[in-house]
Amino acid sequence: MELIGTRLNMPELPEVRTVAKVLKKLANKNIVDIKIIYPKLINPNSLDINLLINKRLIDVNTFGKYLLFDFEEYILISHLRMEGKYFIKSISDPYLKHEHIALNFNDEISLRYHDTRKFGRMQLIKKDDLNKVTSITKLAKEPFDIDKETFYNKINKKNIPIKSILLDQTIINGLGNIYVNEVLYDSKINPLRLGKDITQEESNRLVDSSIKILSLAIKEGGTTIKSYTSSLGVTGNYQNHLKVHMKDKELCNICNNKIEKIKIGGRSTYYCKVCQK
DNA sequence: AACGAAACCTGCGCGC
DNA sequence: TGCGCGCAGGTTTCGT
Repeated sequence: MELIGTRLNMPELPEVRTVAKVLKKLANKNIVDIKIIYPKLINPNSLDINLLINKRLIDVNTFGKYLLFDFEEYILISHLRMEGKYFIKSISDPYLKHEHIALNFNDEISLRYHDTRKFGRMQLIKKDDLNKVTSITKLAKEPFDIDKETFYNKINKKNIPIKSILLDQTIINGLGNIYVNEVLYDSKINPLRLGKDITQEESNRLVDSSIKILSLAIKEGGTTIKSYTSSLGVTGNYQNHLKVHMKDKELCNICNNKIEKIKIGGRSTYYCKVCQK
């Protein structure tokens, strides 16, 4: 059968939305069997994943970088972390080296969870308990829904670089390293600036840029950076819109000075020293 | 409470 | 060619 996969790398909000869009095609199918090859991917607090057998997939939604599989009275929470991917295959298809979990549906459909680095996590909960799961409840709103005053009040107390603050999902939900680099460039703010030194006006700009960049990235189906030889799978196009991420030593589109690469909080940070004040 | 660093994993590209 | 090192888009946990 045709293999539909998500070969988007290191998913941030736009990539997770793109994955969910594909997975929604499985709605109304029932789970008939489950194979867990690498159990450490299941959160220790999770209910037994096998409770999903004979349950029907209602829908697949997202919140920030989380996928939420809606199964009648249960929700399967899935975070892809760095390299998690889903492939829709046939039950008879052989397992690839890094396929660690299979959710088998009727019509011979096998949803394979593939994760090279095994950083991803899944947790099954009762739908009624969603408001008790701190990994979800502690998250801030997504940029589209954020209250600018609340956002400013959070960053304005912090004594760490704005780059690190924007990666904190309890402050703004959905940005990862790629999009934070792009948002700071679009906002013309130096990533090293401390949160407490960011003005309300600059803080507003960060929210506006986040919405602008994520919206376009969603429209483009996310960012695909690594090149895969496989013809299988879904890839995004936002990499064609990147202005600074991975552009070390290339020239800034605006001022023609060299983009620099530095480390902030251990993460690669690309920026234009001239444009970003 | 706030912050930094380490831990969790594998594969790839680079320099020697 | 082979080896060792650094690097990768995330989050949690631990120590100060």
